[in-house]
Amino acid sequence: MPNPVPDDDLGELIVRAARSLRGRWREVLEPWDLSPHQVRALMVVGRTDGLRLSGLAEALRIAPRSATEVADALAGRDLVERVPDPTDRRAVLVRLTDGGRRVLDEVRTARAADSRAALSGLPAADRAELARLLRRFVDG
Amino acid sequence: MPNPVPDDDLGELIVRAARSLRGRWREVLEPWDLSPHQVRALMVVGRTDGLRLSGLAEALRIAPRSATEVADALAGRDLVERVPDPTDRRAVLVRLTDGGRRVLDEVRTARAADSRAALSGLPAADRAELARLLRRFVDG
DNA sequence: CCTCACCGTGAGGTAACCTCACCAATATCC
DNA sequence: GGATATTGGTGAGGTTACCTCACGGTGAGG
Repeated sequence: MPNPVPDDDLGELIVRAARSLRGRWREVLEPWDLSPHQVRALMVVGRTDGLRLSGLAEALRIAPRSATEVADALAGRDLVERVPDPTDRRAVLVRLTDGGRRVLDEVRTARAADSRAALSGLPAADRAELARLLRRFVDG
Repeated sequence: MPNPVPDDDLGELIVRAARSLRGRWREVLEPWDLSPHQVRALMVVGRTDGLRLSGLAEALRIAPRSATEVADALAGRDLVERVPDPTDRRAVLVRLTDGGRRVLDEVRTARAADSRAALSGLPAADRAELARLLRRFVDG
């Protein structure tokens, strides 16, 4: 707790805020026994239902070989399934199972609730302003 | 790049912004061949010159055993040195070497410059507001 | 059809964590 | 003033999430 915040580095502040959130999320996810990164992978898969392994790798910014392992882990728990790509017999599509979709919904809800709790110290107007500024940064 | 930002989750935005910065920093640090985490360790050691291994572990939120390895890696590159704690012969203090302090200064400067560049798309007033809001969040 | 690029995966490696067991040094209690 | 418990660091060995390299099957252009 004696962790003085540097005065001048806005980037440091952003990273610090994210670290605090990530720590909380790790706990929030415990009931599902999922890592933050697995949830991120589930969200990617859920976003564009039916995604190539190579597309997953690109979205997660990992090597194609590593996407195989991520898919293995998720498939081993019946959260996603591999289906052949009808347009290219080399490729494999990864797609949420029904269970995977259900888990993703639960987790997303729980995480959003926790975000709200973590940020509840800020007045609503400040939260909106924060969102506006951050959105401009990440989009721009 | 087709990575639609979810509309409602401010936490997600914060994490996304931090991810973008972290990615940049990893590149910025390449000339020194340091990982973001090593830099963080250097900053902790530099903040309270002369820190026990156990204190380092606590500050980095890792197991005590792992702090030994972090210190090993940094000491192996002559960025920090171990000195006996004069007040407790069990304990070991980790302290920046002269070279370590120089490297830390360089890295801090380079990283701050990169933060500024990354955030230069935002008007100065918005940056100030962002800093104010984030500081309130991380401090509160 | 022949070459060349691309898809996923087996094999094997690394970095950064972890737990458990241990020894030396200190603190505590009778 | 010991016996006992606790604390500080580290060796040994394991896990996780990445990586590169090599390979066989498939598709696409000359």
